[in-house]
Amino acid sequence: MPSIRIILTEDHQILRDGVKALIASENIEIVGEASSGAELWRLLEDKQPDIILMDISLPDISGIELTRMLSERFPAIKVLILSMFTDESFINQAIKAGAKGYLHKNTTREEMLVAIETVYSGSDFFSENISKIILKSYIEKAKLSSEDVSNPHEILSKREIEILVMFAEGFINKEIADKLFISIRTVESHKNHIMQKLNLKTQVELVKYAIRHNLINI
Amino acid sequence: MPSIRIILTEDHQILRDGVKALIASENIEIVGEASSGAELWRLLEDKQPDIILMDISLPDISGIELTRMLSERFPAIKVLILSMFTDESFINQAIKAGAKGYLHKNTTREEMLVAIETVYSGSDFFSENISKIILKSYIEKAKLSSEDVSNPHEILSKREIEILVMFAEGFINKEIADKLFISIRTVESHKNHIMQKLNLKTQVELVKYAIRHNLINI
DNA sequence: TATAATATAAGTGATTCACTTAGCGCGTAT
DNA sequence: ATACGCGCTAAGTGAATCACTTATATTATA
Repeated sequence: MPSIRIILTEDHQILRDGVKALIASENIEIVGEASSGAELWRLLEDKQPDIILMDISLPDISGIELTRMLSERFPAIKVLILSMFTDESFINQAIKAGAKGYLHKNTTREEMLVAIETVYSGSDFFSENISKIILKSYIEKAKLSSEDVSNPHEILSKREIEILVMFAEGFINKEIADKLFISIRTVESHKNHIMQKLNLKTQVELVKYAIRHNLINI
Repeated sequence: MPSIRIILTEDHQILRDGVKALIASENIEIVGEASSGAELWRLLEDKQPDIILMDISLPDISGIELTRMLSERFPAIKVLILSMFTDESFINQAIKAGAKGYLHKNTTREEMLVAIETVYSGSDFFSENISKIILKSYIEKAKLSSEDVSNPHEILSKREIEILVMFAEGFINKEIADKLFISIRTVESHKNHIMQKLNLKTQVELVKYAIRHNLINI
């Protein structure tokens, strides 16, 4: 069976050597090393690996931005982030950029091997501590979004909901008025009533309210 | 040390008996059983437990709605959902309603005991399979929101992002102008440029764009 | 039956929208 | 070195909308 071909992208020599020593085996082949985004790009002109082990802090470009570019140019290459950052926003950005996994730098050899094999097989891998961070963020976000316990359907009339939805979908007053065969004034009145009921001050808050309460799909 | 006092809320007698047999011990005391929301509410008039083990499917009211009501009326009582549903939306709703934990009905005695002690101690508990569901949903949502591959930070200037963020947070033009020490006209110009660049037609779309791209927390 | 909520509509002054033009600075390309 | 593009700033203008108020008829609800 062919070995898994990996390029390390990490600007510290000592770390590259460490990782190399840890994971090189008959199953895993380190086919290249890059200490910057530019260097990685040059390497990829010749050969594409199965997996890129990617640091986030690089001298010339963020590893996340690099991941985004890779996802476009070389979608077959799997990016496994190996970072000292554990902020949820980094993890989130990495996923968005197309990373297939995220490891903290205090990971173990065993976990790294599992991660490599997991992403090689096509699945996502997020280590246990990273998963916990994601979970925590998910729960916090859910709790936050429930701080406003109000149910729009209890507070607002059908007509008001109808108009709020159309407004939040992007229709302007005139369009709403035409579609509902009522006057622009009436549309304005409804919106004012809604804002009074919900104690909202701006149209922007109105849109966000509609989104928070799943009245529209964003 | 005092035992943990629990009320079971579950409409199937056989399940209640099973759970009771499984978890009753010197540390855990089942102080009541309810087969419906109404019954639970009557029980709570007399005594409040530390934890309510709550099914979602109840004859008169959803366990989630019941959880929401409990969070308001008896915020000290911890609700631990015990459900056969594993849909992410149920889990999400449960968290929003104030549940401190979520267990699938195929959980083990050991896991249930850990869950009970965890929520009793004040932390949240989500079993491994539930956590996996949350994780999967988180990753999918992150990936989805990146389908619109346009990256605002690539398209918009720093100043434009700054103004877009403030606008989407709910500040009106005047406030943005004052905070940034620029003219209202300039704020308007920036917003117009942004809308041109992003091919957006209304302010509502602008707000939604900011939300979709995580420029603001909704 | 009285009271509240709903749906409709309009007046008004302030504000914003949407579009256009324009000066200045900075970096890059020819 | 000059030209060009881009970012930040600013203003003019007519239309649209905001935010606030008042008003009427109808429908629920207590």
